[in-house]
Amino acid sequence: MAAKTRPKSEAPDVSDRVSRIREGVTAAILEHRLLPGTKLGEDEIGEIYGASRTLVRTALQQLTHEGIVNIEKNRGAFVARPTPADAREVFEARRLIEPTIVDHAIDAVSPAWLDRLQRHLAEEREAELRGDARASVRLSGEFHKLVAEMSGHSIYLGFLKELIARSSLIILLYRRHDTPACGTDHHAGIVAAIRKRDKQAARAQMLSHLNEIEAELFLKDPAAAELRLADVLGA
Amino acid sequence: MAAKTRPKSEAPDVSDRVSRIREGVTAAILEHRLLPGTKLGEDEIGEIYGASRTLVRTALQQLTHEGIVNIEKNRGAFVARPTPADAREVFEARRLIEPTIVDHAIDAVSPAWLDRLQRHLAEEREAELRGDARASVRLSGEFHKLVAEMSGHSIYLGFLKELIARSSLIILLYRRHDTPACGTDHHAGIVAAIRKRDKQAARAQMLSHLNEIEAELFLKDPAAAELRLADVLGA
DNA sequence: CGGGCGTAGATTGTATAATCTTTCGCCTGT
DNA sequence: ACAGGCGAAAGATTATACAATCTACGCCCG
Repeated sequence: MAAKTRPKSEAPDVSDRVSRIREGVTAAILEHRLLPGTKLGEDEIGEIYGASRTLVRTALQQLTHEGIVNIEKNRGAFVARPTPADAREVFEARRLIEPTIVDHAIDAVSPAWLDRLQRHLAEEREAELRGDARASVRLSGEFHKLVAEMSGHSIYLGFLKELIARSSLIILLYRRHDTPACGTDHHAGIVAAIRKRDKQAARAQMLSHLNEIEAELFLKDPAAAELRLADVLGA
Repeated sequence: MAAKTRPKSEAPDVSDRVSRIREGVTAAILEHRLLPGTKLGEDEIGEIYGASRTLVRTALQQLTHEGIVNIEKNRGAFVARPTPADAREVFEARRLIEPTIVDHAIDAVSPAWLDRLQRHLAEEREAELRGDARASVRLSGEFHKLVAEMSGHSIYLGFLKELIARSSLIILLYRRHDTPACGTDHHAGIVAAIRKRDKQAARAQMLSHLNEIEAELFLKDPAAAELRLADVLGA
């Protein structure tokens, strides 16, 4: 009865219709094509992907768990609008988790992984060079996910995926436009530390990288007026 | 039209049918009435709760995200069976996150919270006294969630909820039976440190508490033989 | 008599239909 | 003219029906 034991290797999404929807919407949100607060109608999305509302609903519920979509009862799904407080929480969590992740990544370092990291850096640089901001944001997040995969800790990886998704949204919302070129260099430095298996340096660079990203944000409520109003009325 | 603006305080579940199912199944799993590997048929559950498969399916998908249910495509949902490797990951994550959570909890300390903690300790002692192992496991987990709520960090709280659910399952699976009475005392010590606003002590006690819980586990694959076999055949 | 193939039953995955909630326009009464 | 309420339409929630897939039992063949 051995037959074909489904290989344990997860094929979690490929050719899975729910995942196609999820990834499409995620990409649209993280690449700033869908602004925070945008309504995500079920049949609207369903029509785009040629799927019924059942599948769309499943996808949206998953995105809710990732923190980039809010579902309001009887009102529908909307692109999440993280508050500055949310942003601070997200970055604090990243400062806690990611140095540890780099540590583990260094324990798992191998030529194959180093090559993969190197290729990723090249991709990032290329996107930066051609001024593709959307790809830059996406690749920047994927770098951190790559390191988490490398660490081999599935729990941390899961947490980080959520934090990265939220971060991308936050950066798009709150980034100041007066900042200079950003931090592909940071990523290169981190990879260099990983290559040297220097945990101290890797942790430190990861931490300062995160601090710098957060420092580039303007975390005062942008629509402070209306948000306050909502809070006040709610309380 | 103010009417009843739903207070932002999450009432995520009450009187929500999906949540009733989710919590019922969760309780059954965490109280060891449903053993790991048990099949969770959709019709079966739906009949119990008088709900259609649509709602059951939603609940099961949420439980998948919490890590206590696995859904295998075209085969159905099963109570998760965490491996020893999973267990080590979960406890490592808890050792990383929970000391930080206690820190923040101390920043948020107030008479109301201290009272709440104290009442919880009383509940735990009472369950312990009457030998109600199921309630003990549940309340023990809820203590940690309570501290996380106190910290006010919704991200950490979300992560911890997942870690606690998995932990409960892990403890039920791997706990050695030759251990003496367990750690309500630890919880009391942590509360005492919180009351004194002594972050150093609180972090240290939380850490040793977690270490002690993990030390009470027997993390060698119990069905090592069959699992190895499966891995080998899969690879 | 043992093993493999095929069909039947059961269970999940997906789509569609029915029900209910909310919202927004319009109408009426003051 | 404006406030308030009624009603219809849009959309979300839930249920049900249909299709696809897996499991298991039994029959046939070696």
